[in-house]
Amino acid sequence: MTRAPDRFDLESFLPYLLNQAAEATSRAFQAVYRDRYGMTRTQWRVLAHLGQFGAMTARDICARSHIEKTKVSRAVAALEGDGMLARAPSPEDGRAEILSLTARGRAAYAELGNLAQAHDRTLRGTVGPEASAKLDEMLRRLIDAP
Amino acid sequence: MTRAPDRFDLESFLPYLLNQAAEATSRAFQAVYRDRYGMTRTQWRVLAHLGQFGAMTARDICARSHIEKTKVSRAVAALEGDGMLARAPSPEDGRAEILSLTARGRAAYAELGNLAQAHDRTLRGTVGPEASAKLDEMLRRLIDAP
DNA sequence: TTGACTTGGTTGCAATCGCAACTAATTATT
DNA sequence: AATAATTAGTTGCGATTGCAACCAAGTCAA
Repeated sequence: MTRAPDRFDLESFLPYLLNQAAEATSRAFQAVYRDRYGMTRTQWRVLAHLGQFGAMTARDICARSHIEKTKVSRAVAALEGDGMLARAPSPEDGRAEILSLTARGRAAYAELGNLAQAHDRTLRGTVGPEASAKLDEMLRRLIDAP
Repeated sequence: MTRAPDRFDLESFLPYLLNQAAEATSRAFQAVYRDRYGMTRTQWRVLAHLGQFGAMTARDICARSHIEKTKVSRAVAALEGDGMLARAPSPEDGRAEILSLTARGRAAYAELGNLAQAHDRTLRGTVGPEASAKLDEMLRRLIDAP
């Protein structure tokens, strides 16, 4: 049985493993949104947030996704430039803007969402269906840790 | 009980979860090598590889770590500039260079390795000790997947 | 051998990132 | 009300990245 080594072991270092897994699983899908819509990863995520949860402010996206606000800001600008999303002034807060997808943005989300779901299924297939639920839970715990 | 949703769910999208977990777990440790040695993440990884596995060529590091060769090349240059590692011509291949840590590099590795190990232990503590072994296995499977 | 092809490693360049500084609007303090 | 402290979002800039092009050494094939 494998046990924790006495010396530091890079290849069992959790941040390292997670980075590699994240990189490996993201890269395949990256080609999809890059080739079809010229999007960056952050743009795809912002689109997905708005597509899934509906209109919200940039601040909300930051809070939900833990993406840096400058990244969100630039992704929003790019998506707006591509006609994927529109900004509306918030009636309650003069600083904030309500972001929502345009028809074009919704169409992109519909297509990419389906492809993403398919990708997710094959990934979960490689770890096994029961284990995959456990995996989610562990990842969430790490994300929400101190 | 939670089941797979019909519609695409960003927050259960594995690449997304993995990215967040990787980001969250890496960020805390990043402060360590950045503040103490002014290293980037890639530099730290290259150092760790050499520290753990001994002298090898840049090519070997790429193969082992799946880091892009240009990233490795630049990290090696930076580490060399900081006196952390030295290059020696390979006797077998005139193109390749054997990379090895200097005393200073080994000292840095010793310190950072210990701190990394401690960080890893607290991370694994948050997911539970038995689960953490399963986690490793799943991550490795995702990394090595097609 | 000579020339085509591969491979280890570096470099140029455009794009992206992270952080700090900034503007403008809101809230808190007195 | 006036001013200080926060907050939403943007921007400037240096550092990092990714990709393609490149150089030099090694391998292959005729």
